[in-house]
Amino acid sequence: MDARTRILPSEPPGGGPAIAATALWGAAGGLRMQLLTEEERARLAVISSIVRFAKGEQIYRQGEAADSVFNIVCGVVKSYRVLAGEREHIAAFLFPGDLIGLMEEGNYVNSARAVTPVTAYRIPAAALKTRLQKDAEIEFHVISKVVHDLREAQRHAFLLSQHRAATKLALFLQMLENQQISRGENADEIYLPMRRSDIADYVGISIEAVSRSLRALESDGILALKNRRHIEILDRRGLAAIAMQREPRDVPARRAGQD
Amino acid sequence: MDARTRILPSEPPGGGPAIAATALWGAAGGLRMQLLTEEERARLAVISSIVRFAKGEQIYRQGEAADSVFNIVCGVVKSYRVLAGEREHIAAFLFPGDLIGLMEEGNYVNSARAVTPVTAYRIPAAALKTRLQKDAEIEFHVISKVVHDLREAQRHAFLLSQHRAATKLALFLQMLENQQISRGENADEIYLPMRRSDIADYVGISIEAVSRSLRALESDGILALKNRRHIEILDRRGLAAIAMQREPRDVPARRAGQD
DNA sequence: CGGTAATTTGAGCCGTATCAACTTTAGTGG
DNA sequence: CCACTAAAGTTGATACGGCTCAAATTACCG
Repeated sequence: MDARTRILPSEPPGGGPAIAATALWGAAGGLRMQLLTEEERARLAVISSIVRFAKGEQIYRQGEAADSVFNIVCGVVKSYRVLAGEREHIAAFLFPGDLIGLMEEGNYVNSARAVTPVTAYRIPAAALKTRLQKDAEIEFHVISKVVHDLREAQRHAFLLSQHRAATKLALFLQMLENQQISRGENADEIYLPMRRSDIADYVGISIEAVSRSLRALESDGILALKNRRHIEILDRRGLAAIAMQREPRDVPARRAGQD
Repeated sequence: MDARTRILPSEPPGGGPAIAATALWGAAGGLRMQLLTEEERARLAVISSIVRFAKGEQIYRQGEAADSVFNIVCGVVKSYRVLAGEREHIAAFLFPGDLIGLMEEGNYVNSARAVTPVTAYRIPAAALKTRLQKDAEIEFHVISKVVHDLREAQRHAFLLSQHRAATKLALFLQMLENQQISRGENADEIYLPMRRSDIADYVGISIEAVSRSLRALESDGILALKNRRHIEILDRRGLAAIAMQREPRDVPARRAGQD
């Protein structure tokens, strides 16, 4: 491994793990903030090491002994469960500032794989546990992060409870856009680092339905598919309307002159 | 209201808040354990008060200022979001030992309503925050609980990602049974404190589909619907098979002589 | 022992999964 | 730089499950 570790401009090199989430208490206008102080990051840095994963590389598997938690520095990771019959259910896409390594009784609950090349801090679980039990400050920030992830998981469940493919995709795109914004990235277009099949496995529809629905949204003038990995939202009102749509026959009548 | 507070035998009266979850590290065979020591419960007791809610009573509403977190002592609560058009999405059913009051930037994320009569500890959020920031021990247990809830939310999302109504119901019943067992309750029959419409709103199908699928499972000899609120599982293997079923056309062939 | 809410049952339609063929993209080596 | 190949994505046809609407039935509360 090369000794030189290139980190994003927003990530001061050598600063140690960084955890980002929206606050529990103070209002920050929906922005994710850096939860750890420089000092806290330094305290975590002494027990962690930098690791890299190639695109598509497995990070850990469900059921394995969970010896580490990872803090993503750059790149995108998917957390998923393997189903009978080679398809999978994706529980979450994880981005810089996120923690991965959800465990239960000492074992990983999900599998994790790098969707893009990934750089991360690897934090041994035992050392982290010791650290947490002594350090109420960091611990409080970790609670904030886990609560943030809980809200995200509930939003994912809500997305999956929708029935129409276009509605699910609209919600998915809104989630991605909001996350991009809250990470302070450019929001002119939505970046889709994952494959269509990953999107399908996250929103709970077939690959074909993903393709068809995206095309339909494009021909309705709501999106522009610039290329496979980049989408521009042309009509945010229209996208929001589709995201709030319930069953087909519920909507058509009633509210007049809203379109 | 009667001044006498009847509490379940497993809950020592006046012991203070009690939080239950499966462990992150040590293996406990899937059993939920009491996370707080007597001393920790006492420390929380000084900042909390007992409250009661009637069946169907609203506990809080999404968007309201989140001034309290609740710890259920007995009864069942549903956490939900209201959708356009009077139906709702249920994010979770909560039982004794659970915490409710998920917040974001100072406001409740979901609404909460008592499904049965409920007794709970009400813990002011500000006091809890202060307590947590000083008390690394309790804080660690709260992390364990929130992580537990995160896993539950992911399981819910997985359930919702399934397409067949019978599969969703089978997973739902398995979840309820496992939770009953891990709470140490009788597992001969599954107790359904909620209405059919609540089940529908939790598993993401119509009320009619809930009814039909339960009846179908009954006529297949997998369940016995003893009455509206009690179900007995007659064939756990069969239920598990349905819970693992993917799309209809994936399964029919292959494995012979399994029925 | 009504009155009403909750649940069950029936009929028809619509959207999505599946299967299958085709097009485009990206990656590889000459 | 381009040809070649495999992977990824798109498009079309059909079948089936669940949703909606509608009505009957059952349980619950006073």
